[in-house]
Amino acid sequence: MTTAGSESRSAQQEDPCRTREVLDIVGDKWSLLVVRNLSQGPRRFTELKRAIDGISQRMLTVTLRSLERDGILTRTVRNVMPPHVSYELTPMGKTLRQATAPLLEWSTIHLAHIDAARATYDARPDTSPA
Amino acid sequence: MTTAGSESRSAQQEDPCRTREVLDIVGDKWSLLVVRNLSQGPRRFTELKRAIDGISQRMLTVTLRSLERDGILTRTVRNVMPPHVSYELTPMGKTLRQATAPLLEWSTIHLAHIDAARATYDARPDTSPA
DNA sequence: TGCCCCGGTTCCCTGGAGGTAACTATGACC
DNA sequence: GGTCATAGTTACCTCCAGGGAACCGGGGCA
Repeated sequence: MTTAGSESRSAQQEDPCRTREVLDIVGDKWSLLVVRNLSQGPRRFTELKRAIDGISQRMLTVTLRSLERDGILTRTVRNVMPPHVSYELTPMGKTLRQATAPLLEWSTIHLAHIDAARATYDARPDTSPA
Repeated sequence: MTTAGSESRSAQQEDPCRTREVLDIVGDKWSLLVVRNLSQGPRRFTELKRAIDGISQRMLTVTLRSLERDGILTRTVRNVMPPHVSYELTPMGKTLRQATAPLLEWSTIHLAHIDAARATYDARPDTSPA
């Protein structure tokens, strides 16, 4: 189960850096988008490039290489012309996808609230306590 | 429910940027550490600074302000001397904590595997296809 | 009288994440 | 023989997240 009960109050002492390491893996600008796009099956380079709005060729390559190196996805080259390279989540990549789902769902639910909170915060003049 | 079944294959079309926005909120270097440290109750500035290894005064302030602005935590100043400022997760902050739990748990489980994958990747000479 | 503590603020600086654009190989197509 | 598509690579540049260190204000306290 992925219910959030398995970590006791000693968790913060035990692995203070794990939080950081997972961000090193998927905390960059494009990784989660790529993982998300691969969650429905293999995709080719150009498919991903078209699906992920705004990503440059270079950053897609960099991101894919990084995820491949981490064992999140596999890169399969078919030696035909024009080149056919397809990317697919590994089993671990799929579990990552599952693990990020609650966070994405959270964002869907709370982003509007966050916008409101920001507006409230920016509107108040309490910045300088007399 | 926080089960990961509510997103269909149309999810990537619907909210392609949500993924990015949630990272804008907690994807930085220290936010998740702060949230994690506040999950067991209110903490004072110096307590957090001591608990989060390596964070500078400036970055703790910046991170706390950002999370406060986003409605993730509250900042409570008691006007005594020496100053007493305590930070506490809002209800939304607690739901965020819950939403990140699976990802942190995932990292705990898979980080060793990732290290292995990296070693394998770095060891292979397939980088230059002749 | 001067130093310490708490919770910051301000200034300066650096590294690296990420963007842009040009270049590549190869076969197919016309 | 020129152009297109695929899947990149390379060089160059910019910007800002984050780090370091100094400074602040006021009560306690020795």
